[in-house]
Amino acid sequence: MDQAVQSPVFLSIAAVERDTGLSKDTLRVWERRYGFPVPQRDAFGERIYSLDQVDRLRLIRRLLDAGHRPGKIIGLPDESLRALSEQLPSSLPAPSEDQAADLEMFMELTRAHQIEELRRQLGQRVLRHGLARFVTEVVAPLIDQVGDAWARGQLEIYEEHLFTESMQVVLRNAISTIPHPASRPRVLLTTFPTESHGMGLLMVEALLALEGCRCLSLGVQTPIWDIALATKSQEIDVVALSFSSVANPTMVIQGLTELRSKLPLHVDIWAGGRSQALRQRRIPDGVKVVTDLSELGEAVSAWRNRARD
Amino acid sequence: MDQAVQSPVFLSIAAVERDTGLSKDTLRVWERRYGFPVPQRDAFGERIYSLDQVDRLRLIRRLLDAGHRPGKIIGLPDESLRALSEQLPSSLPAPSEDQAADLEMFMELTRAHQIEELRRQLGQRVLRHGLARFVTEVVAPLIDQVGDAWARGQLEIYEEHLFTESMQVVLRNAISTIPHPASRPRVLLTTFPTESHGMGLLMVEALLALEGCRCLSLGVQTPIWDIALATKSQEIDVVALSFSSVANPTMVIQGLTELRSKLPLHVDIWAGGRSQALRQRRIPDGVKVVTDLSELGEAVSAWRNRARD
DNA sequence: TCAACCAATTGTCTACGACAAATGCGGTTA
DNA sequence: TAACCGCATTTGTCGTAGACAATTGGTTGA
Repeated sequence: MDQAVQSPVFLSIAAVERDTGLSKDTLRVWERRYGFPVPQRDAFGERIYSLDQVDRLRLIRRLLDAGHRPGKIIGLPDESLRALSEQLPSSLPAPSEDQAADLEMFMELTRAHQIEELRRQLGQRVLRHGLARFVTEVVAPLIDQVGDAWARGQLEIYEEHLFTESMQVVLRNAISTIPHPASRPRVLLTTFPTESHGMGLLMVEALLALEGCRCLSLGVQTPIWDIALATKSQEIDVVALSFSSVANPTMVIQGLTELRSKLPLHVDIWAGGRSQALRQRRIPDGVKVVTDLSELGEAVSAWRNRARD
Repeated sequence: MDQAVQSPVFLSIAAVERDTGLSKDTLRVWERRYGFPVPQRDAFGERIYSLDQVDRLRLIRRLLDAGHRPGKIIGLPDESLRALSEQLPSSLPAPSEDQAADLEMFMELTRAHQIEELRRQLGQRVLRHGLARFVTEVVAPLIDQVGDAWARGQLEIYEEHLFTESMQVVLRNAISTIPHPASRPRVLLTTFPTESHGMGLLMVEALLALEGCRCLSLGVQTPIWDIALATKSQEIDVVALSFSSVANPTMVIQGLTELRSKLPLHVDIWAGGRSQALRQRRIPDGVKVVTDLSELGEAVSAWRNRARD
């Protein structure tokens, strides 16, 4: 990248916040406590961070999301960090052998930027296996793998974007072919205001629509108060929320508590996604955590059984 | 909303930042300077904001986005604020009479939450008028109107979400029916990391695809560095960026400058959207501002003429 | 009429102390 | 051995207030 030299090699604290997702407060307090990152200062005495520091911060961020703790890892030398990221828990249920080869092919297409071909192949898989199996056996594992690859520095952010965009197109197309069921439960799909990842919603929408649920998606980033309003006006039975691994755990729990208190008790709240908060923390009463997409079917059945009484 | 009383009627400063988009720093400095908002304090001495204050902040935020200045309006009584929001510049080119009636119908469907019917009618318009006219004469004005209605408090946020989601579905469906052109320019579509609104990208993608351009969308929120990487690896001719009215003007200009310095000169940058920054500020050299969707066609022709030399 | 200047406005940055909430460790009990 | 409780440590966010760059709006001068 020859043109990099002529442009600012240093980023302001605001730019680092936007690129790493670490708040300015956090960046300053880390500097004070752990001695990293210690940025240079510009002519006005303001912090300027090098690209190396930002890269390191991104890596640290990923390790934190995976469950590591700041005090333990921030001081570590670069190699140790990289080593840790190699052996990330991954937590992914190991795919079967033939499936793995399949997934690898999609990853290859992404890395090679064969977007056309990627979409064609994905579309083909939908037709071959059906949408439900496509979602659980292709989309979900692929998303995890792409996230992993990015964390290990094997994939650029824009490559992840290309992949995500393609997947969205394929999924949305598939969803729009499902005949519109009128059946209950009526499910409202959305994310909290700080969560901007929407793939989870699409996967859930696909599976629920196939189960015959009437789905209504608000897209991402709906204020909690508005989730409550929408629930009332649309006579919603279940509010389904998605949380990515970057979600701030405190916000997740706070938000769920707040939402629960604003909704009538007969409205279910289902929370899913890769956020650590859903696994480790105390979930407020009246919130169902859907750990895996495969549980969605049971959840719907359970709801319908209860509704019949 | 009977269940509101039993839940926290006060919001923390973090929650207010989340719900209004005003940074904690800004909230504190406004309190110091203008005497609003002065929140109560909880048992720990931390700020807690009332729902009324948050509503007022949201309204102020909208007026700021429309070009008003904090010092002038923050002190104003509620009625004056509301009056101002009624006569928002609107800046929308007045639609023709028959068109206006048409738009009003869509707004009505949105307000009445007739989502099904809304999508059906929108889909019909696409077929009747063709995609290009649909985008310029229906989508664009509707988006503006919905934004306006929200600013005036005539539409809830979740209603805007419902509308946006429906529109996206219709647009994406329409786009996917366009045969994939192989022709140049190759256009990369995306937004900066702080911009999460993607409707603009869809409108542009539709129009450019119809013009026979090869479009590649990265979705929203791509780091600037990655836009540059993608441009190189995908042999992009034009980078098209969209900026909503909520975009921070300083960030817009900074980002455009940074991106321009990272891209080879033969790559065009086209910037569009409702952001004030694109109208009022000094745009860096080598960045083309596309004020209106109708200019896109000319822009493409101009590019092709230049490319032929 | 337009450019250049100056003054006022405004958001963001600085510093570091404080502390609640979350985590993990050690010890005790079933 | 496993499950529990309570205490110490860790960690992110909030508090204070001063400073100043960047932008805006109005005024002066050519």
